[in-house]
Amino acid sequence: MVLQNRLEYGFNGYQVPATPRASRSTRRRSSFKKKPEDNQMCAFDLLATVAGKLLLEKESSPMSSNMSSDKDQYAAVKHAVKKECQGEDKLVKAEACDQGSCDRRYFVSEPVSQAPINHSYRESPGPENDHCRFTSAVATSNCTERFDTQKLIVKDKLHGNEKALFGIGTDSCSLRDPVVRAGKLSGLVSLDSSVQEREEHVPRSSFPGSWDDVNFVSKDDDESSSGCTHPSITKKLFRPTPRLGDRRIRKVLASKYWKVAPKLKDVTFSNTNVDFKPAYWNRKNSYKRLRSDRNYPFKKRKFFDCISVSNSDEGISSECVSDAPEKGIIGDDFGSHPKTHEVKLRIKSFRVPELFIELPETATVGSLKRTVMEAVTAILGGELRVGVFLQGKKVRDDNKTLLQTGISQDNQSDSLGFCLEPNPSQASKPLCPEESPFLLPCGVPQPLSRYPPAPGMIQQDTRNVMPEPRVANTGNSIDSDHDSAPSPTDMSVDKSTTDSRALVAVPSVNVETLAVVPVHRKSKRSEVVQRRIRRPFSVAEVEALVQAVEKLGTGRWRDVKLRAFDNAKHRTYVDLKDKWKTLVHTARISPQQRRGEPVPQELLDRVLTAHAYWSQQQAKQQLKQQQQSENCLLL
DNA sequence: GTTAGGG
DNA sequence: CCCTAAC
Repeated sequence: MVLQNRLEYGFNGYQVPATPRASRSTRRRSSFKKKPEDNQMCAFDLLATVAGKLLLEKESSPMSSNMSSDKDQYAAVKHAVKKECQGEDKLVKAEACDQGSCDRRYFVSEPVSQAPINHSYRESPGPENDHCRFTSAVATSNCTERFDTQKLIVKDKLHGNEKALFGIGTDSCSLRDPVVRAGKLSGLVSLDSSVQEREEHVPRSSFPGSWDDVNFVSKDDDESSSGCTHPSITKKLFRPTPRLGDRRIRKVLASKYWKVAPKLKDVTFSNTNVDFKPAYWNRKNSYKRLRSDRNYPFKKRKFFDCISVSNSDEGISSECVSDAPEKGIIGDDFGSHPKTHEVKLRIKSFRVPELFIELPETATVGSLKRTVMEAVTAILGGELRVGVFLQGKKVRDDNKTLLQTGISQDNQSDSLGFCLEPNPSQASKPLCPEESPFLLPCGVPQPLSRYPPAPGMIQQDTRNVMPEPRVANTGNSIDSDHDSAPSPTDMSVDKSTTDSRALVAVPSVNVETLAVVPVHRKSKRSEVVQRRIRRPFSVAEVEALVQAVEKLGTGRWRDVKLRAFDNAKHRTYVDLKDKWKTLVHTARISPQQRRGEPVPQELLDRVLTAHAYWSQQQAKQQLKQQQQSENCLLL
């Protein structure tokens, strides 16, 4: 039989299945699991702790409860920070605003020799800026060794010193920041109760860079554009903790952190649909609960579902924005002008929404690349629309001409910007409460829950564009060593480093968007975030698959994988099995019904033959077993 | 962890 | 490609 088949199909012959998988466990298998991360106390935790203690003190001590003056508050904060820093003297600075005594920011820091630490935080306020809305704590990287500074360090190009800024604010923007929600910051936050009423305005300064990357005129280079055109802006790294304690563990889809309109009312996130836990939600409890719950992978779709975005804008199709946009963007219906001029837009790059990725320190660079790629492709592959900003304001009326909006007159400035946004049609689907294991228990008070979280607003100032990912497929080489997925080599990540901490600490690389959130608990869900991108099988892959199945038969997909696709990390044995399924189906249908890259008929024939053969074998095997069992029963 | 099959 | 049951 074997020989016959060899003659018939021109391959090495079928392999009678051996006793299946005797030493399966000893075989090498590709693993994408990430190891859990050590518990590390980060600045956030310190600040949260301080805040919590402050709150406690405030509640328990009558003295503290009368802590009405700024001085008292300041002293309390300072004291708490010092305590937390184990006696080390940290620089605690309070800045009160002019508007009212209610708003105050606290900086927790340690003097950095090269440069002043705090002022950058307030740099370049801009005309519309309203710093006084902040009640925040900021810590520089050196504040304490317990800070997870390595992961959050950001190069401050402007000053040449490294610093990590942890901002925990309660301004209208950061109130939506999960940091505020997830952390026990109520102490600090509660210092300013009035701020809770503010949620309608986001100071433009919170997004000083969001429209910077797309300009009318090309810039000399990225460096100059990011560093010099707005020298007053300092990169800040707001710890992008998702609202859920556990959810910050996972790789966060950037869709949650779109840089979007500066006006919050334009992007309202329906709180009731989102599984946010209150700021003080007990982490342990939540973890337990989440662990015990049956947690389905938090898929991209569901992710979007969680965020109810009510955006009145009609979607601007991305086709409208291209390198040769004259065709569609000419303002030609503005009658008062005798002659209309062509407006030429050069969009150097779109700002890819901020990405937050987590990897254990032990993760390889390759896995980082894959993770980044997954995140990027998830974004780019998702439903996107383009948002247009002019002078920091979102241009909402799609029917206005460029002339009317002033875009055409303003083409020498940086005031025009584009951004990518999630498509409301995708994002507005309400989430059924049953679908979310994260929904708050009904009885749990949610002091902050009325602030619509605005994930897109979290991004404060990422001036540097994330390097455009190479979406170009490198082909479906079965032997591709590093995953045939497009490799984000533009990340310029130091390949010699396998420590993921270094990846975010590399100052020369604009990877602050890759902030690695310190992880305390990882759930399984954290691994699977989005649907994998579709990667059609190439003919070569099909060939390899067919060959392997001819040899090994159906039903030994793991072996098929190891045999023919061992180096194609993106092809799981389930993929191969599925592909075989579709191949069989494809072979059975008429060629007219087939879609995609045509598979040579010869291969399809082999598929059918092999499938028939192995089906027969399976049947025979079953028959044998049946007979054997019957014999056993008879005896 | 693999396999099989429905979605 | 995802999900899940069954092993």
